[in-house]
Amino acid sequence: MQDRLFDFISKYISLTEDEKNALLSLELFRPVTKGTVLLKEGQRSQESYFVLNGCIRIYYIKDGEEKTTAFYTELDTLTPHCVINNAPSDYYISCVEDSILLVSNTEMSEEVNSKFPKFEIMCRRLSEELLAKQQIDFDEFKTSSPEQRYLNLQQKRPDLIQRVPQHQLASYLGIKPQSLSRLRARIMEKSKE
Amino acid sequence: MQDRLFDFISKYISLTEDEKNALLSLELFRPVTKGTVLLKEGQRSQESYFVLNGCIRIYYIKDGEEKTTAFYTELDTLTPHCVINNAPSDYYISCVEDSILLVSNTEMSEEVNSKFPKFEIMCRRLSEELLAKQQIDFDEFKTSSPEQRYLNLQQKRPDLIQRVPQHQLASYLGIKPQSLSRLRARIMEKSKE
DNA sequence: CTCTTTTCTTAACTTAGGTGAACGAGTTAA
DNA sequence: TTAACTCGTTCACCTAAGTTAAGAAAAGAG
Repeated sequence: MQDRLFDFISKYISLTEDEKNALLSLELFRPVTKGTVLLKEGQRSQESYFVLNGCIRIYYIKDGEEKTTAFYTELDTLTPHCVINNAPSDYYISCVEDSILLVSNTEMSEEVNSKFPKFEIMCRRLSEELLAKQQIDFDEFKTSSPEQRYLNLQQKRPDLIQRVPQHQLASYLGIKPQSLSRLRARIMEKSKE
Repeated sequence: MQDRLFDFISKYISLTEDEKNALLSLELFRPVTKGTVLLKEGQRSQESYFVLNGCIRIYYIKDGEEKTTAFYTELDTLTPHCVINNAPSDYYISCVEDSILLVSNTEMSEEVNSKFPKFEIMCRRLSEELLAKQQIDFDEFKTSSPEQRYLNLQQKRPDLIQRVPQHQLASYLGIKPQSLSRLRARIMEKSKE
């Protein structure tokens, strides 16, 4: 499980054994069970998450309804908005499956960053990369119909469709669960021809 | 105009006069006229932009149609996806108005970052902040109807509605120009009552 | 295992965005 | 000045998503 972490880091910077050990002594591996709520609306958290295994999601409660807007799976990084802004959270984070997370808090990160400037570089590159990737995702969302978004998801993250409840997937695609059902039926119908 | 830049930077780090001068000697202020295309689909650019004045936009050409997905105005930063990934661009960037941009290339940035570690920190913080902010925007988009998105835009960036052509605004809101016209008429009708 | 709750699907009806076409206003070019 | 083009709007019609409701299937609790 640690190898998974170091493999990931090696895409951005190279680490010495000392640096690896320093990391291991600092960071915290946390196993969490399905349904665990990691962050609630209104809370001021300092925690960032790196998913080693499993799946977590962001959701809002708007007009009394859950609106899931993001899923994070293996090797995904999530630093909540409230951590960056040091403000109460607008959303919830919870576990879709039993998962193993790497949890770091702001204090810890700042300490590591100042001790090892390399990490600062990694964090910058990672953030820049995630920003650019998210921009592309957002653009695709804006320029596609719900049906195109679903077909796109089938291509890019086919696992999500299997492992995640349909009603959460629906709001992730920007539609209602009933519309997702209908849309799927429509696609099945077409492919039969 | 330089003050505008240093005021912005001061939100993230503090600079000495020497550092300011080093920046000024390196960076390039570039005035651009309305309609100038800064990046084309397929190109591999190394340039990032900081908008000192004016407005630039990202658009795709999909099925022969322009699809505008983002606007960048005063104090906004744009590092194109192709710069991060060192791959051909999927989209175009052009100037909506006569603008003054600060242009930096990757080589230049890396040099400054390695000479002044402070910049590395600034870039990380800025990227993290932009990532979190964009996440919120994306979430709002997903959980809103076109009409709600328009009303939301009226609140948050009222200037955009004035300074940008309606058909560009429409695709920015994820709809067709005709629908935006109708939607605006509908809102006017409601507010009359 | 049964009871309850959640999840998913289907159906009928409503609503709003997509489509194709037409028109007037404003701009540019010849 | 006229012709061509762009832009924004309106209209009629089509299509797909929203809404409300009901029922079946699956998951969870006791």
